[in-house]
Amino acid sequence: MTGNDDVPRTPLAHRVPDLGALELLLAVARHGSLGRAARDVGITQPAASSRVRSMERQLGVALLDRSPRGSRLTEAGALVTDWARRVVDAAEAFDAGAQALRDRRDSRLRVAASMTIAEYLLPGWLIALREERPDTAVSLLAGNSAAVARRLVTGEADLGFVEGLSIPEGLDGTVIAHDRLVVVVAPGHPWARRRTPLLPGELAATPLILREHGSGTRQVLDAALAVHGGLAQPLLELSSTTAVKGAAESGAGPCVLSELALGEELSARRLVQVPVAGVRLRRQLRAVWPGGHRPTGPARDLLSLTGRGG
Amino acid sequence: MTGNDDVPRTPLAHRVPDLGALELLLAVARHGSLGRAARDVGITQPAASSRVRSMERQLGVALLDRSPRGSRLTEAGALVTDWARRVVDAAEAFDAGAQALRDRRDSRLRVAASMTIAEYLLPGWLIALREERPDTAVSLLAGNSAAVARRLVTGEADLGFVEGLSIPEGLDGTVIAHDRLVVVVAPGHPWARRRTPLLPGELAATPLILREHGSGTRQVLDAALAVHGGLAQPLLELSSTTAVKGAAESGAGPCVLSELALGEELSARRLVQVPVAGVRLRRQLRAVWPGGHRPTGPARDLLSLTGRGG
DNA sequence: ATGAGGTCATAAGCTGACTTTATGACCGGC
DNA sequence: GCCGGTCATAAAGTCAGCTTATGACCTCAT
Repeated sequence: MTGNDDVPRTPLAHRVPDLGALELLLAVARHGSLGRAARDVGITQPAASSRVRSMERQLGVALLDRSPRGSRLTEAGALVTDWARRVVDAAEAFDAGAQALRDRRDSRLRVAASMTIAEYLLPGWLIALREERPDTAVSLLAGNSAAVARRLVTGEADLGFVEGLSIPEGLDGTVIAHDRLVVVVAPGHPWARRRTPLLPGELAATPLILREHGSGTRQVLDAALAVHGGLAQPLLELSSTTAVKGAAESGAGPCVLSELALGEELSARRLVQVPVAGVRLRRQLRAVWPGGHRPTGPARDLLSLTGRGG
Repeated sequence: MTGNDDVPRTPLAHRVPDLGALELLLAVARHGSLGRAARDVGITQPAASSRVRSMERQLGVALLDRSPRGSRLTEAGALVTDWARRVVDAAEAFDAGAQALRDRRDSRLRVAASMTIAEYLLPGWLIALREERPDTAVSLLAGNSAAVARRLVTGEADLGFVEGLSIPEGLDGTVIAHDRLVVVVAPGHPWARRRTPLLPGELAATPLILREHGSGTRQVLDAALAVHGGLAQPLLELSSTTAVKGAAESGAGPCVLSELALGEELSARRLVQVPVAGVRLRRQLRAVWPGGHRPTGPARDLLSLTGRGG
């Protein structure tokens, strides 16, 4: 339905070393020695030696210059290591998010966040928080703005994050970041080659791939284009940000998404941004808390990590 | 030396499911059924069932609502799936890069690129290229601008990518993107809270963490600050972008880096951008090729994926 | 030069995770 | 009521990776 059945898709996991191996490689790069790296990741030196060797066999490239004085990365090894770091970083974000999810019930800091923020920003913040306060257990509840507000009011959560134009009733808050909505298309789409910005009327008149009604993204877009004739009938209405990206990438048509959700797709040119003139597609990202008192303790720590409110 | 010995670092790989499991989870999300997902990733249905089950045990969270009509993601499952997607995306970039590296000798499209581009942009482009032209074998050589130019002139490479102010002698080229240098500090640094932009003089007078002399990043910075008194004595001179980031994150001081290298660190607030006034810290990213004739064949395909030069 | 301390590689045996095949239980539609 | 789909369970085989034990090599200091 979304045209998302993808490529032939050969088994990726067989061509990429597992996380343990990638971590080991990073450790070798850090320490300059297989043995020290092995100790760092908690295995023995022969295990590390063997593991790196199979990685080299798998990739078909020499990664290390072994010498009796230690091991240094080859030129290819340096590149591979950097790609490995990105995988490990993503895995760390995964872990941080999962940890929060796991400790849902018995934790000390309970965060409620909108889906977009929970997906794209929170895991990174949680990694940072864990470095500063390793003993803080964080739980995470995801939902729309109304759900976040309700959970704060009822005391089910200590701190919330929402996108949107205003602060929900009964809460205090502060703007922590801005988020732009951008129009993107697949590289093959005619709009990808445009030099002149899209006009609001043009955008409004074009059928787009959108999140379903009620999503924060769509509300902002609706409001911004109301004066230009309102949105055209959508091309597709999908239920998740990722589904929208997938449809757009496979060439179904243009879509409008938060730039937060588009980092990798844009730099990898899987999607291309289309300039737009004369419409303000910014929205605020806010931290919110129960009215009256500023957050304290772990909630304040997390807040300060997001850039505001130390 | 760089303060990069990091956290206690418990074994990450034991807390994050392996790539195969994550891929399986994505397949389940796509197909709505364990059995179909199993076929998709090339294993049997019981294996898939068991694997998802251990993932749920490992994470301590139910991921799937199983029913006789299929399996759908739980709310937690949806979040986990999105984090998983980022890991798998990173793994795909890893694979694409590695593939190119592996086919170095016998491939048809030979690309030479500067380190920064090879690290942060090329793997994504290669993924896109493989989708359009699955049979194109790509090889990748990384080096500095001079090395890229030499390889193009001698016919060792078909297409090159360089950062920098001008096109190397004997080559033609086109600007494919711009890249800004940004000043970043750890969240705890005083500059992280600045409201007023940094003045050029201030920046020039402050000891910074820098790449070693000769790096493209440093050249641009040198040139831009020459009129404001030139760079102060560096705080640290490190040999890789990642080392610079690591030092800055651990609070050693401010550093200046390409925004390409900072995507995740900025959104995760592990590093914070400091506004700067009155200095132009942009540089061009160029595709280059041997003088005279525009690239053809796979080289042109890749070029068009980067946004210019269809 | 000779021994100490560092490096990495190899060999052998063990463990455990993941797989497949073969079932069974459950639900919904015809 | 039976068929086609779903997922779960059980038993048995395979294989990758681990550990322990050892050896070879280089460098430095004595």
